[in-house]
Amino acid sequence: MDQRYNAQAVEEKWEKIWAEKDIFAVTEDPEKKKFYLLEMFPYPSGNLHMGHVRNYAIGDAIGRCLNMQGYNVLHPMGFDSFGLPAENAAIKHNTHPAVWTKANIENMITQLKRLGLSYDWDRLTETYKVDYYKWMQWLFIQFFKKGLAYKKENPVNWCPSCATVLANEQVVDGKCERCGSVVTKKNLSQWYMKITDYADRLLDDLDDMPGWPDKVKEQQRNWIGRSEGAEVWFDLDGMDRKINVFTTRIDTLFGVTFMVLSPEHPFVEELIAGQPCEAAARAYMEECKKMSDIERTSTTKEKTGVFIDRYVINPANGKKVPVFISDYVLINYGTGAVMGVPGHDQRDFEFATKFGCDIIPVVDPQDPEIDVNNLKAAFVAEGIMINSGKYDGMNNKDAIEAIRNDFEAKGIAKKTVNYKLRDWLISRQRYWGCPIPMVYCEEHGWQPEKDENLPVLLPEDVVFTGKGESPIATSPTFQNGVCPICGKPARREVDTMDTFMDSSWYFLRYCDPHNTEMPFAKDKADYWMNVDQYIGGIEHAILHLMYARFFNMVLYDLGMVSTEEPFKNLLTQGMVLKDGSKMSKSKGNVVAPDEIVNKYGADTARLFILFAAPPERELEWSDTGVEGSYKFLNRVYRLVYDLAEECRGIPRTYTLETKDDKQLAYALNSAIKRVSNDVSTRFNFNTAISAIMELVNEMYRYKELEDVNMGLLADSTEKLVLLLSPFVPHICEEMWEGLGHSESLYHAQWPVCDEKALVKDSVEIVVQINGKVRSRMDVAADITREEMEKLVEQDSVKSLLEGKTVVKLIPVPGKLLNIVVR
RNA sequence: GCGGCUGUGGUGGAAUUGGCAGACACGCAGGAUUUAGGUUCCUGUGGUAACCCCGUGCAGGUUCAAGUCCUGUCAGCCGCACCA
Repeated sequence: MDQRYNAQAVEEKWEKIWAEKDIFAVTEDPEKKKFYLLEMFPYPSGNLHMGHVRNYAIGDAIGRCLNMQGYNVLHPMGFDSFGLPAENAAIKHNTHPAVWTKANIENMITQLKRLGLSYDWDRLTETYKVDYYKWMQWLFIQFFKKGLAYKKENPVNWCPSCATVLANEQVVDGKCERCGSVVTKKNLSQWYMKITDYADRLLDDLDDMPGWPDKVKEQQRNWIGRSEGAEVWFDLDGMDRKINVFTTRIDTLFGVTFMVLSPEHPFVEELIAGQPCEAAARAYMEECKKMSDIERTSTTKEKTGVFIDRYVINPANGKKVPVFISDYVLINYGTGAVMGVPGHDQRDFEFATKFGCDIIPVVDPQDPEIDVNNLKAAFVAEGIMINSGKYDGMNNKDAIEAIRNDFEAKGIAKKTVNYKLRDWLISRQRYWGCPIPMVYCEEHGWQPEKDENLPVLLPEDVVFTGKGESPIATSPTFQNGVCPICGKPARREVDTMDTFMDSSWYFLRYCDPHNTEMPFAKDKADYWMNVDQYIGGIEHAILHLMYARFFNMVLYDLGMVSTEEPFKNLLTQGMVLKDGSKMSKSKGNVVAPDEIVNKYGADTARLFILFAAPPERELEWSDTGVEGSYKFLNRVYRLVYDLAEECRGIPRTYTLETKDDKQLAYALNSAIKRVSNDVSTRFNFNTAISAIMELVNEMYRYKELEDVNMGLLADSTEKLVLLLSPFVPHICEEMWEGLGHSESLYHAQWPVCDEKALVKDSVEIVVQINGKVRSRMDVAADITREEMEKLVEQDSVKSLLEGKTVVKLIPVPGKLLNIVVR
């Protein structure tokens, strides 16, 4: 231990020793309690940013602490390494995506190691490697065999700039999540995963996941968007045809005064053919097609539409009502047709006002302020049924069930559940992804590759165009497949998979990363799964976290894993901000981790990030704050350096003699208690660190005293180093060695709080009069309520009560005495 | 529009169960050390001249006691949004 703290030298020294001794390696050990700690693996962009450092510093603090507490901690790392940036870089620099990816990963591993993170590097998993994507393909085939992967032609989201399709989840405000281009629609035949089959389970499990933040659960609930209602059939007037609508408000059926079809509704062609409206309707449909989703779904836009010269019969009252087409009705939700109830739906109200349709109120608000026969807006709240035949007088909530049951019995309605969730589109017209292992045979249709033909390797003889079809199609040989059924030539699929497929099961591969026979062995997954603590950014609340749940659920149904939900506890860390906004190149407010590590060392960077804010909250970067963390480490280092020599060889058995001894022992043990609790259960590292700071302050005071108990001081010093080690491991190893230990503190035992040291002989209590602090006094720590009430008779208290009448005494032992006076 | 979160000194934040608001830091001020600056160590630091008093976005309420519970309201952030 040098006299001066040299972060660079200390950190390099210990990283080397950790690597040589391979101290972070773990295996299944049935004797120990396991803990699977997982941080979301990064995309290999080339460099770590502060968000990564925060994510991994949080994980590392938890992992190191639990490890010292005796848990068998699985803490792996990998790279989500397929994806578009590698392909774009390849086009730009005329190289291969693998070259770019590999170089980036190497650099990022160096950076990760430089932060001193406790990963079992032997489990490194990279999704672009053949030994990973082979099993990705194998898993895809299992999904296909179970009927959960299918190919279908559909209008899909197309990003003209990325030249590929996007999943619904990847379209944000009608724009491409990645590049911000306006997304257009295109009819393409694409592969889908049938996530909608799992909608109810994905939804219901959320109620039983206390370890997840409400925010994330709520976002997933909204995204799944389950809504219960009914389908109702309307007869088309004069035609032998019915139109089916979905409604959650069947109670308003008597108030239907028109019907609206989506312009894409399959009946529209037939209904307008030869009608006077045909030209106008076609023009309208053309216009809709041209509009982007953003324009079309703008809620502020005035309602538009065309009457198509047709009528339907309201099954409730036999009334004939007109049929329109309008773009406010979406083809991909419900049935693509809506019954218009202007009295009780605001959108219908606006439409009816514009097109002159009747407004018939059927739910009375029972509110003198609202004139039900002259509504200014749709009334959507609860009320009493009117104008609805035999249902009049009922509460409308009850009417929903009554009307549905009656019409169901007549065969013209049916209880239905609708979801906003769509099937997951996973085809991508790109090269740098996992090839979809399917072939198309003229006779047998789409068939999976035989297991022995896996992996379907990414071809090397391709041209990167960045346009249109998958670059894989430019390979002269790749498409020449063989039908596994008849052995005749079959055309191989040229699209690759969405990279969210890769990240939907990587946590399982970590359990058994070198398996060459299967994706992972069940017994190993059973030992480690599920993930006890998952840590990552909130931006994955819907996409990754729902896909991974779906995937794991299917694997559960296939008997490959034993837990239905993959992530028991989820921690979503806040963003790292600088000058009030997210660090970004365009704003020029980026602080590079390398910069900080080179100037102050990794320990300082880690300490600052953990100390400056609790993990879920946003973290404002502060240069002076970093400086402060560095100063604190120096302060600790000096303290330990000054004491190290004296501490060595001193027995740790001691008795607490003086008031100061007791005060230090109290500071020590309350720090142990608070750090243990804050790190492993609350994840409030900021308060854990402040507890350690208090201990350090107390130790500085204590060591200057005349009468110093060296056994106590040595014990405090040693425990201080252990407590601090999950946050700043390098400097702590150095100090630990300085205290005479030859083994790494990574496997040292976590300090245990001595509750006896926390028991005080006397405590200061507060004397309040009518709730305001008026005096303080020292009393025995184990004082009873009765004894506290007697304190009123003491002179010091009595003097406060002159001229007042005591009404009531509220004693709170150990805390305060409140005297209520008049 | 719907849903979620957040609002505390000059700043980041603390107060775990309703019980002394502002722990711990940053910053600032003063002192000691130093030729000086920096470092280090110590002291002070919500407002107010001040004890009283006032003070956790705002307005009410419950309670002996409210940052914490209830009602209403405002602001900011995030997500969803013509989802029938």
